[in-house]
Parts: sequence; C-alpha cells; structure tokens
Amino acid sequence: MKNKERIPTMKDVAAEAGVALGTVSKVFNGFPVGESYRIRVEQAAKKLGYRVNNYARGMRTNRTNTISIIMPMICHPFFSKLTECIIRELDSHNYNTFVSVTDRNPKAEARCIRMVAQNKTDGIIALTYDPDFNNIGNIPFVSIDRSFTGSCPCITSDNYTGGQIAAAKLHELGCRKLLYARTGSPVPGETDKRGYGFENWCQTNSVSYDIINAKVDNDQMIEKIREMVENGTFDYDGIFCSTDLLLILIRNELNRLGIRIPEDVQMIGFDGSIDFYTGLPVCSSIEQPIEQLAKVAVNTILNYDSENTPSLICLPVRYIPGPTTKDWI
Amino acid sequence: MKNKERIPTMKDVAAEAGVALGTVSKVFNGFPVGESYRIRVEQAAKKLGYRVNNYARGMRTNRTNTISIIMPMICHPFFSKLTECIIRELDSHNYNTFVSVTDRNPKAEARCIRMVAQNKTDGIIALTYDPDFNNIGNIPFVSIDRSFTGSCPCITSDNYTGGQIAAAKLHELGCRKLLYARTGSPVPGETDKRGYGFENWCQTNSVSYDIINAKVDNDQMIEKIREMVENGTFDYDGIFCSTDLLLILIRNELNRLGIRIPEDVQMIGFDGSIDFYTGLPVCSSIEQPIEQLAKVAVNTILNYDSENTPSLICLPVRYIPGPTTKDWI
DNA sequence: TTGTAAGCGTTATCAC
DNA sequence: GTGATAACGCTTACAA
Repeated sequence: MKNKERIPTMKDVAAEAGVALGTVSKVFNGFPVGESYRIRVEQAAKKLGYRVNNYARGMRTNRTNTISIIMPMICHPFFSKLTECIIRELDSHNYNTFVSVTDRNPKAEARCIRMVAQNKTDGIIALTYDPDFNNIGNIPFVSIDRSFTGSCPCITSDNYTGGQIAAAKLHELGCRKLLYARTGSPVPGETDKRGYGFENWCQTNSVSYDIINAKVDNDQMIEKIREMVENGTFDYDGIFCSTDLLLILIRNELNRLGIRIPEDVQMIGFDGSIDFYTGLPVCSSIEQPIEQLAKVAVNTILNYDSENTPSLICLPVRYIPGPTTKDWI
Repeated sequence: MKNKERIPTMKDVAAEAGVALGTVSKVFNGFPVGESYRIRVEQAAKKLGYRVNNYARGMRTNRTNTISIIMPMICHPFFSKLTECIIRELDSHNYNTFVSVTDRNPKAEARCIRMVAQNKTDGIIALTYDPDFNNIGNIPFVSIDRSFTGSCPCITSDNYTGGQIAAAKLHELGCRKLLYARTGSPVPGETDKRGYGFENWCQTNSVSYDIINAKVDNDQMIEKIREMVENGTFDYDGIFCSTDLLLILIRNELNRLGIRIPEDVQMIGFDGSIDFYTGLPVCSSIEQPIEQLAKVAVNTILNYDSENTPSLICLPVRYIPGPTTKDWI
C-alpha cells in the first residue's frame, strides 16, 4: 500500500536530510546555514518534492503573498487589460492574485472586501464605486480612478490634463462650438476631472462650449442628443465624451440622424480603446496608460506605508488620433 | 494605549461569550449547539467583529474555498468573458478565485500550477497549452477546450457539431466551394474538431472543400491567402475560420484585394464574438456558450470525484448570423 | 551555527 | 450538548 500521496512537510524534509526542523525552515527563508546542511536540505526537498505550505506560513507570519483586486467587471476592454496588467505585474513579484467582480454594486463590493479580508490578503487594489466605502480589517488599500476622502492612495490617469488636451485638440482641428458629454455614476470620482479640465481650457481660451450630463445611463444621453438634433438646437462641431463607449453610442445616433463623423462633427473620447480584431483605434481618444497604472498600483501596494504614501498619483495621458477626427489618415 | 487593532480570534469570542472554544467553532461550522449558547456566541462575535480566519481553517482542514483559474490572457473577448463568468459562478458558491495568466507559455503554465499548488487551492480550472502538462499535487483539475490524455475532465464547446453547422450553413446560403482556414497551436486540442466536423459534413454531402492551415501564426495565413488570390487559384465562395479573429484578418485582406464580403465570399467564424461598443456580432459565427462553459466547469470542479467525472463534456453551440453572410439583415 | 520548543487560529477527538 | 486538548505546518526566539 503506497503512501497515499501524502504531501511532504518540513518535518519530512528534516528527517530525510537528517537535520533539525528549524534548519530546514532557515534554508527556505534564506537565513544563513552551514553550506553542507543547505545542500543536504535542498537535496532532500527535491527528492521529496517538497514545497512550503503557504497557508501554514501565512498563519504564522500574517503575510500571504497574495493581493486582491476588485473590479466592476472583467469583460470590458479597459478593465480586462487593467486586470491582466496588474496580474502580470504581481506575478513578476511572485504574488498571487485574487480577482473579484462587483458589477459596481456597493453591496457586492462590501462583500468582496469582507471575503478578501477573511482571506488575509496582503492588500487590495480596487476600482470601486461605493460611496460609503470603508476599509475594514485595516488592509493596505489602493484605489484606481476613484479618490476616497483622503483615506487611501488613489492611482489614476491625469484626467484633468486629458480634458484640456481634448478641448485643445478639437479647437486645433477647427471646432468652434464644443460639447462635453458624460454619463457615469453620480458618485464623485477622479474621472469627473475630465470635464473640469475641458471646461477650464474652454474658459481660458474663450471657446464656446456646453455640457450634457446623463446621470443615469446611456439611453438617457442618446435621448437628449436626439432631442437637440430634432429641435435644431444641436449646433456643435466638436464633442468630447467621457468614455470611448459613450462616444460610439453617440456617434451611431448622430449617424442615424444624418450627421457625419468626422466631416460634420469631430469627436474625441477617453480611454484610448483599440479594436481587438483590427488593432486600430476605435475612435480618436485620450489614451490611459494602463500598463503604468497597473505597475504603479502594484508598486504602491507592495511598498505600502500608511504614513508615507501619497494620496493621489496621476499618470500622464496622451492624445491618439482615430477615425472620429479629421487628422485621421 | 489602544488595543492596536488586534484582530479578534475564536478565543476572544469564547471569552466574551463565556463559553468554551470548541463551542464557538461549532457555532461557526453549523454544528448543533444549545440555543442559548448559540445566541451568546453570535452576539459576542458581532460585538467583537469576529470573522473566521480562513488561513487557520485552511491549514486545519485542507480546504480553502479557493479555486485557481489559469488563462493564456485576459485582455481578449473570449477569455475575459470566460474569466468573468467563472469568477461570478465561483463567487455564487462562496469561493474566492485566483487568476493567473500564462501567455500560452508552457513554462509559465508550469510555474502557475506550482504556485497554485503551493497555495493549497481546492482546484484548478485551466485553459492551457502545455503538451507535457502534468498535474502536480494531485489537485482537482478541469481543463477548458483542451483535452488531456484521459487524465482529467475537459469542458468544451461542441466543436465538431459547430464545424458541421458552419459547413451546412454556408452551403444553405449558396456557397458551393468551401474553405476551412485555421491557425493555432500545433498541440492537438479540442478545437481541432471544428475542422473535422466541417470536413465530415462536406464529405457526407459531397461538397467541394479545401483546408488551409497555418501552424505558426496569422501573418503566414494572410500570406497564403494573398498568394492564392494573386495566382488566381482562389475560387472559394464560402470560408469557415477557426476563430472570429482569424476571420476578421482574412476578411480585411480579401477586402484589400478587391473581394467583397459577403457579396463575393461568405464567411463564418467561431466564438460568437460581439462587438463591445455596438453590441452587434463581429461576424457570422458559431457561438460558444461561455456562461455555460463557466457554470459547468465550476460545477465539475466543485463536485470533483476522480473516479466518476466524465472525461469530456461538450456544450451545444449555435449559429449566429452576422455581417459576413448574406442572411444578415 | 544548529537544535528545541512555543505558539499562530482552527478543527476534531473524547471524555464529561 | 459541552469543553479541554491535541494536532495542522510553519516561524522564531532562545538555549545549546
């Protein structure tokens, strides 16, 4: 009767190598140990196929080499890329990654955080929308794109500058009456600054603009656009949209109403989405530096120091020409 | 001096409630306990904000309520959706999910599996390409889309039938000379059956067809197509592609060469990709039942019984019309 | 430098 | 039904 696949423990390794338990532990934790011992231990470990049990270690040390990420969804160009980049970056630091999805539902977000806390994660990277968010368990927490009231660091694109760039670009491309269209959660977040930057540039440069805001959802936005066009009050020649997705929706509606993009109206979105199938930009857009966002988030969480972490880190964005402006080849 | 945020343990709860440690454990594990005790324990737990420590529990029980998923990448329409569905499904069973990405690199795959084994995951759901894959650690393992040599269950779309459906549909839509184009890893996998089903239908129904295979990559495939068109040997009026992505690539090349889709050539892909921005099908396609794939994979892993799990589970596919066939409105 | 032993927070076994 | 007590696999003072 075979030994029934028993998973070898440190004790087994110690016995096999003929050394004390503590010595084995030291070898696996990089503490100095007599060379001959180290070799014996390593050989014994290899022979037995030993791997340290992270659960036992985690229990003892309260560190688990595990980070959790919390996303509204995965099946989405921006979120999937961000998720992938974060996982890759953590992996390169030898960390495992828990992933949860919340649907932007505060209840689900809270539940995730509880679960994650229970799993003794070393930290949380979250893109969350809970206005009442409260970091239970005192775990290092980094937020992406959503700034909490000073309680934890937020990593985000430089949304403000992005808004300015968009306005400037539209103007440079000949637009004289601009519109900023946004939808999104009513919760104030970093992304609101896209609009503020846009406004600021328009005001500073005395460019005429309007803002159209659909708090609830995209349908409402489309509805408003249609009304304006049908009323004849739609006289814009440049639109900045808070996301690429919104841009596409609006463009399709404008097309349907006989307005051509970019001939009649030029449009710039936000995200820098690339079409998966063609590799081309979905639209003209302000590109978010996703890889960097991920790298910085991971770095911040791994070097977390509650005293000394900055509360907001903005990463630079840039304009990418696409098929919705006249500078597209 | 405050108690420095000490996380309460079962012992604390027991003390607070004035009961024995074992009683608290029973309450939290649903074992029968005197009603008055249960109430005292629950109140004490709430008061202290106690949550059971999954690491300690995992160490004791060797179950962690954690599943790992291993994907080639996340930033991809099919994989991101699959990943999200699996996470959601696991979450609904109160499981946490580790996610790793491997880039289809066998070395990375092996590394992931090692890490995962070390973290004492309760099971692995993987979409892997390692021909020499070997399930170390004897962890329940479910493969998606890739059948190993009988060693573990594989969940997949009914690729064979999908191929048949595609051939039949093209024929129904008037195509008389068909082509099957595939790229992909040289490792034999479930997806190869797409071609077999296609061939089978053509043979059974005496429809003329060819197969073009680019083992290495997409560029090579595009090259071959171009050659055929330039040679004048391209006389197909219906193409079945092993993935939607490949379809788009080929379509773009054909367009460039002056061939119109679907007027001159009709095309059907595989995956059922929906354009994220418009919500419309990217192309005519055989749809994979992603949610179901996820559900079944999770179910299989959670009810794993090495004796009794089927080695292959095929889920039904269906044809979805899109802009690359003439039945598209 | 090496070995010993005391926990870490749970669960499971047994007497009571 | 309840409550001591011994593991689980590992780290870490501390003693040798």
